[in-house]
Amino acid sequence: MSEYFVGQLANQVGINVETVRYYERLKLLPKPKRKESRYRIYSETDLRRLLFIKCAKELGFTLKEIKELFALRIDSEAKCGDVKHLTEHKLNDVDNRIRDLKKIRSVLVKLIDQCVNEEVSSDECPILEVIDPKISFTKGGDTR
Amino acid sequence: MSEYFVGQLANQVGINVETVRYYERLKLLPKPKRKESRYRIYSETDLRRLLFIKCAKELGFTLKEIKELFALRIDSEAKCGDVKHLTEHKLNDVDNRIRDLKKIRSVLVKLIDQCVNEEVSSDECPILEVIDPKISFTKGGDTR
DNA sequence: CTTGACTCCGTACCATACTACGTGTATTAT
DNA sequence: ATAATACACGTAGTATGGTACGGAGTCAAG
Repeated sequence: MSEYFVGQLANQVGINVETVRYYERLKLLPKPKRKESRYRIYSETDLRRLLFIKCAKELGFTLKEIKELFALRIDSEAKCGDVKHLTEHKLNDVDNRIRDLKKIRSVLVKLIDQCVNEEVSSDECPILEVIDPKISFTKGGDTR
Repeated sequence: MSEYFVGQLANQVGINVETVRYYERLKLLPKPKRKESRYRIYSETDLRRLLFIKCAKELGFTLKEIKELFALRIDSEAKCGDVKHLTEHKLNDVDNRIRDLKKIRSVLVKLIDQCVNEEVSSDECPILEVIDPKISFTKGGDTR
C-alpha cells in the first residue's frame, strides 16, 4: 500500500500541488493524515478520488456537483429512497449528456466523411445540424 | 421566418441578455442585423446557434472550444485535410467523454440497484468504484 | 552541517464566464 | 402623450476554479 506526499500525488494525477490543497479546503478531499513534520500523507484511495475529480471536471461537472456525486452512498444514516432519488436524477443528467454528445459525434463523423468523399459543401456551419430547434437538446429544467 | 430582439432571443434560449452581447463580443455569435433604432435583430439560425452553445457548455466544452467547433466546416478556402485532422481530434475527444460518462453511468445504475435490493453496503464511496487506477479514465494528453 | 528540494500556511492574484449598473435612446402599453 | 419597458453601450463587479508568492520549517545528499 503506497503512500505519497502532496507533490508526488499531484504529479501522478497531473495537477498542481496548490490545487490539491484547494480541493482539501473545499472538502472534495478528506483531511489527510500527517507526518510528525505536518507533511500530508496520501493513499491510493486519495489518488483515485483525485483522478475522478479531474475526469468529472472535464465532463462538465462543477466541483459542487462532484461533491454531490461523492456524497451518493448508502449508509445506515441516509434513507435509501433519498439516495435512490438523487442518484436517479444524476443518472438522468448523465444520460442526457451522453445523448447530446452522440449528436455532436454523429455530426463530426459526417464532416469527416465529407472530407473523404471530397464533397465540398455548404457555407452553413455543419455543427449546427445537430440542432433541430423542435426536438433539440436538453431544454430547460435540469439541476444546473 | 421569425425574427427576434435580443430580449426575446435570450428568453427563448433561457440565458441573460447580457450574455448574448458577451458572446457577440467573443465572436461566438455573428454581428446581427440592426434596425434603424440600432436594435439587434436575430434569426432562427442565431437561436439554434445559441442553443448549441448552451448545450456544448453543459457538456464541458469551453467557449474557446465551442468556437473551434463552429469553425469546423469545409469551405473552398480551407484545405480538406486540415479540417479532417481537426475534426478527428474533436471526435476523439468526444468519444472519450462518452466513454467516461458511460462509466459513471454504470456506477449510478449499480447504486440504484443496491437501493432496490436493500443491500446496505460499504462505507466506501461507491462512485469511486468507477476508477480502476490501472485501466482508468482518459489519462493525459488531450487538447484541453 | 550546509545546500537544494519539498512542504507548510495564509494571502493575493489570475482567467473564464458571466452579470449588473448607469446613462441615454427607442418602443410599447394605457 | 406619458409612463413603463426594452435596448444600446461601456465599464465594473461577481463566482468559480484555480495559481503564485513569500517566509518558515523539513528532509536527504554530499
